[in-house]
Parts: sequence; structure tokens; C-alpha cells
Amino acid sequence: MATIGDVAQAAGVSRSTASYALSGKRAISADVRRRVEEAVRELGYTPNAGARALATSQTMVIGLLAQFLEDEFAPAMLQYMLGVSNTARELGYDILLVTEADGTRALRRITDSRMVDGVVLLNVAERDERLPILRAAGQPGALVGLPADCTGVDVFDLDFEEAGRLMVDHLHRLGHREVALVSQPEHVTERGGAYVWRLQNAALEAAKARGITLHTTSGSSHQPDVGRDLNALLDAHPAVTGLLINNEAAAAALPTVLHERGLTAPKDLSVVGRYSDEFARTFSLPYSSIESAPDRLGRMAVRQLVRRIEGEVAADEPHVVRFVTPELVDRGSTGVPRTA
Amino acid sequence: MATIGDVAQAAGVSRSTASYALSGKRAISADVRRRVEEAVRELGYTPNAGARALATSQTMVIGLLAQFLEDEFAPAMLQYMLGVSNTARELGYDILLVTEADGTRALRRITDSRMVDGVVLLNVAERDERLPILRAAGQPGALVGLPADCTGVDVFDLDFEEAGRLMVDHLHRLGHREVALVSQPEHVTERGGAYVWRLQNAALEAAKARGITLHTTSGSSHQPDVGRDLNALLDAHPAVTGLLINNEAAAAALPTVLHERGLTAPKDLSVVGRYSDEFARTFSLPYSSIESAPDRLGRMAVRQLVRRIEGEVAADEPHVVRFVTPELVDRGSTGVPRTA
DNA sequence: TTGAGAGTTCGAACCGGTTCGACATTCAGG
DNA sequence: CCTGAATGTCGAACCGGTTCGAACTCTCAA
Repeated sequence: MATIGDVAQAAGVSRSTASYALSGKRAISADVRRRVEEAVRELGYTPNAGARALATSQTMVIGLLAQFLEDEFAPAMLQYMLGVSNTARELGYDILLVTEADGTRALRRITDSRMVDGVVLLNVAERDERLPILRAAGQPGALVGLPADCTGVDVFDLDFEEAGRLMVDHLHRLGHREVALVSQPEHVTERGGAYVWRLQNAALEAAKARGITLHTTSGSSHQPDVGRDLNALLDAHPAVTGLLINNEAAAAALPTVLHERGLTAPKDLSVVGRYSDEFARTFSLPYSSIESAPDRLGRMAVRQLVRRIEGEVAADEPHVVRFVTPELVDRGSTGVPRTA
Repeated sequence: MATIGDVAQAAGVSRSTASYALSGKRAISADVRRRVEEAVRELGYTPNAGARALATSQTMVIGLLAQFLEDEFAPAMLQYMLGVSNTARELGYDILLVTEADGTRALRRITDSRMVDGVVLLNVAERDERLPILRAAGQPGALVGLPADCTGVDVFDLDFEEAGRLMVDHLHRLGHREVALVSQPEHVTERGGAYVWRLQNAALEAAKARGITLHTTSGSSHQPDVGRDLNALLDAHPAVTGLLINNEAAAAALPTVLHERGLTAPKDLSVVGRYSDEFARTFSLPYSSIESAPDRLGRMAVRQLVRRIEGEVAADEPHVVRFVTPELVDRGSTGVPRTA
């Protein structure tokens, strides 16, 4: 493997000159620059990442902490990962992927050993154990998901409250008066997935304001349990004319459940989900949904993270907490309620 | 950030002694070792990864090249990634994730700059453009997927030929005489996804040997097209009593298609897929299937890669090409054919 | 003729680890 | 008491980059 010393020798200059010729940080004569570039090409020189990291204390790597928790729906996570990964590459950064179950230990490892310049945390919980460690690490961090304490990090999330209102308002406007919301499993909420009750509370409030009935339930994240949950819900509330689904597994299972019950949307039941368009295509889901925009959130997180890494924002500039405004993608699964 | 120099100073020894005390590569008195460990704890010392990589030319990082191609089914890929990532961590390695569309450029970048100690390539094509680059890089590589030329790399894949035979034999034994196979979209095959025709050819051969009719078709990888494809297939061959599905998107769409046609498995139609158990659970697929064992393949690839990285196998030891024997997971979706 | 200043290039130091060879010191055996 | 080996520690070099300060050359104005 050729080093910059080899390049310098081949070009007949010193190592420092070769370095400056390549970085352009000092004026170098056109002739020397040409010879250095020539040598680089001939020797197939690529800078050694470790050496450069040591010298510049910049690794050009971003840590991506994605926890695949027991009852979380994995394919949904993938889209955030791809949003982060692709954006990072566009900005010149590589991704160190951490899927370790013990996120705290992993985070400590990669920050303490300076393997990364910054970190993106996915699936951030209300009181996320990783946050104190991130703050102590002194490296910039961007979160996807809203924790209780946002100090020292940039935060990006869907506006789940607005999403809850949007869902309820949409069905209310169509004339629905009794609807049901299927949330994530209780495990997820207990573990701190605050977005679940952020959406739910806002939905309940909107329902109250509009004077309509909203039943709430938490569905399993596993098959076939979630199918049973859906059936139980529909059995328990036969007067329900609209379904709000804030649970990917439930959304994926719903077509089968409706078929089995001989129901079709929107004729018998109006359905609104909360998942990405990509997710809808993958699972062939025909329901209108609030776009959860995972790629966009991942992209925003990385953009801001890189701005911090590269010092484009002053260190004391306040950190941002930015919500993506939810939008309803109409796939025609909602309509006026069936008449009793 | 504390360096080993700080540790050495705090312990009252030289840097080299501190290093030896921590690595154990030379005998160190118990007293000194204790003092060094004490200093490490007090200062919260963690070795700088870049510096260590520079000194040892080992990064303890494995590159994972996962291409998310246009018409490939993303959630299936995720499981290979997790198998690789988790195994790597168990063995002390981190994962540099590369999802760049241009895999060749990315591979060149991470190997030339010595960011990784070795590389795992997912979704390897018949004539994969990344292979020549990997060979030239002189770094060990492990593949998931079988290319035409396996020299210089360790290869792991499902035995797709056996899988094809197994599917056909299974239905033949139950009494089926006319069945159909749904493969991946033609794009995938054209791009070099040789496993598609490896399975298909073996299935055709087995069908011929058993004297049964096997229709073959390639389904789209997108919704809702793949649903149309399935309907078209069933319309075209009404006498078909068994379905073999070597296409994740088709498998995911099949429940809806069957419901719409008022068919149930195995009463009206026997179905055998080829996907992982995890995939079946995620998509709530009730069909018996050939386990594609993505986690196991990822695990095998990393294990062997690490053995090569750590020099446990002689450099001249022949590279392996290992096939996982397919196994049929019975989910009760096959039975005797309906009588015409 | 000299001096200032711009334009180039070089040498040396540094980043933070690891590792080799040399130098004590201790201890056992003759 | 002397020798040789074993044990423990240190200094220096090295990995491959970047960057600072200094030096050298050349031009141009005083």
C-alpha cells in the first residue's frame, strides 16, 4: 500500500509538500501539483483513514445506533437507517452501524474510542439511557424521536400530536361519530416510546372537542396475536365505523382481518394508518395514512449533525427540536360511515 | 480525553510499560499492573481507535456492503444485515455499513483507505462487479450469494438447487401433478441473481423426473403489480394445485390474492415459499416454506471472515464454498390436491 | 544595492498508540 | 563469589498522515 511518503518520493518533493498539494491548504506551484497528482495516480495512493483520523481527530464516520428491540417492528426501522446512511454518504461520511442490544455500552465504546465524529440515535425513548452517555461523550448527537430532556442534542420527530388530531378530524369531517385507535403494544410505551401516547392523547382530546367517541387499545407487535387483537376490538365495539392504526404490525395484519370478517374499506369501515409510503408499498397496504417520513427524518438528523461536526453552527448555538408536520396520504380507504 | 501517556504518568511508569500492562504481551509486576489499572479507571481511559489502527494495522471493523437495489425486497435484506452485525459484535468487531448504490466505488474507498479489516458482501451476483475490486484489495472477503468465480473469497449460500428439488418433491409426494413456480422479477435474474434460476432449473429437472407439470413465471417485486401477476398466473393455469413461491414480494401479497379469489390453503391450493421464519412472522405468512436462514448465513460469513482476518487459517488455505441445506418448515399450507 | 514581500518548499513536531532492543535487578546454580 | 538466565522496565522508533515555522528564491520598488 502506497503512503504519502511514496507519493512524495515519486514526485521528488517532501511529504509535507505532497500533503499540501493534495489538500490545497497552501499555495503550491502548478508543476509540483501536477507531479504529485501524477504520482498519486501511478501508485494508486489513498490516504490511510486511521492515520488521518489520528492527525486531524476527524474520522468522517457517523455512528448509527439502531436498537432492534423485542417487540418493535423491524422493517419500519430499516427506512430510517437508509435515510441516515444515504444522506451521510452524500455528505462524505461513512456509517458505523450499531445494532447491539445494550445501546449504552455500545455508545460508550464508539465515542470513547473516537471511532466516530458524531452519533445518530434512532428510536429514542422518553427517558433514554443513552442520552446521559451521549452528553458526557462531548460529541454531537442527533436524535430521531423525542425524549423528555433535549438538552445538548438536536431532535427530530414527527409531530405525533398533530398526527393524532389529523386522524380524528379527518374521520370526524366525514361524519364518523365512533372510532377506535390501535396503538403500539404496551411494552413499547412502557419502555418509553412516548410518541404512542403523544398521538393517543392528542387524538382523545380532539375527539372530546368534536364530541365523538374514541376507543383506544394497544395491539401486539407480533403475528398472529395482533390479528386477534384487531378482531377482539371489532367484536367489542361493533358500532365503530373508523379505525386509526398507529401500529405497523396491526396495519400489516389488517387486510387479512378485514377479509376474514368480510369487510372492505371504506365501504364498511374507514381506515387511517400512520406509516411511510414505502412501508405501504412493501406491505401492499391500501389504507390512507399519515406519512411518517422516516427517510426525511433520517436526512434531517444527519444534515444537522454534520453541520455541528463541521462547526458550521457555533458550539453555543441552541440545539433544535424540529417536528415534521404530518400529512395525510389519501389512498381512498376513508369515506362516509356506513349507516347502522 | 485521556491518553495512554496520562495513564502512564498517573501510574508513575513509562508509556510502553502502561501499554504492556494493559495488553499483557510482556510480563509486568503485579504492583505496576494494579497501579496502571487504577489509573485507567480514574481517568476513564479508552484507547484511541485511530491510533491503535495506525499502530497495529487492525481496525476491528468489518465492512458490510448491502446494496438496496431498485426491485429487491428490502426487508429480506435486513435480516442478513442483522445476522452479520450481531455476529461481528460478538467477535469484537464493529460494522461499517455501506448502502451506496455504487458498490464498486464504495468498496474501493473502504478497502484502499484501510477503514476495515475485511468485508462481507451481501446479495452477490453471478458476475459481481465488486469481486475484482475485492480481490485486488488484498483484504479478506466473505460473500453471501454464489458468484461464477469464487477464487479468493469465502462463499456462503443456501443450496438453492436442493431447495428447488425439495419444493417439487414435497408436492409430488402429496399427489400434486400440476404446479407453478413464481420466481423473482426478470430484472433480478438479468442483474445476475443466479440463485433464481438455480432453484428454477433444479425444480424443472425434478418435475421432469417425477413426470409432473411445472409452470414457471417471474413475478414483480412491487405492489400492487405482483398481485396482478399472481392473479394472471392462476387465471392462466386453472388446473394448478400447488404454488411454489421464490419471491418475497409475491409471498407477502399472496394472502390478499387468495382471499380475493376465495381460495384457502391448503384446501384449494397448496403453497410452499422460500423465505425465513422471521420473515414469515413479520408478514404473517401462513405458508410452509424453505427456510432461507439469513441470520445463519450472515453468521457463517462473519465467522469465517474473522478467522481469516485473525490469521487462524493459513493464507494459502483454500477458500470455502459452503451451502446451507434447505429445510422445509411445515406451517400446514400443503396437503393433497383438490379433486378436479 | 538593498530590503520588503510574495510565492514555494522543506524539516520537524505531533496525533496516540504498539513494539523492539537494551538495561537493570533479582535469583538460582556451580 | 561469580555467572547466566529470568524478570521487569524504559527509551526510542514506527505506523501515516497534518501542520507550523522557517528558509529559500525571485521580483520589484526604494
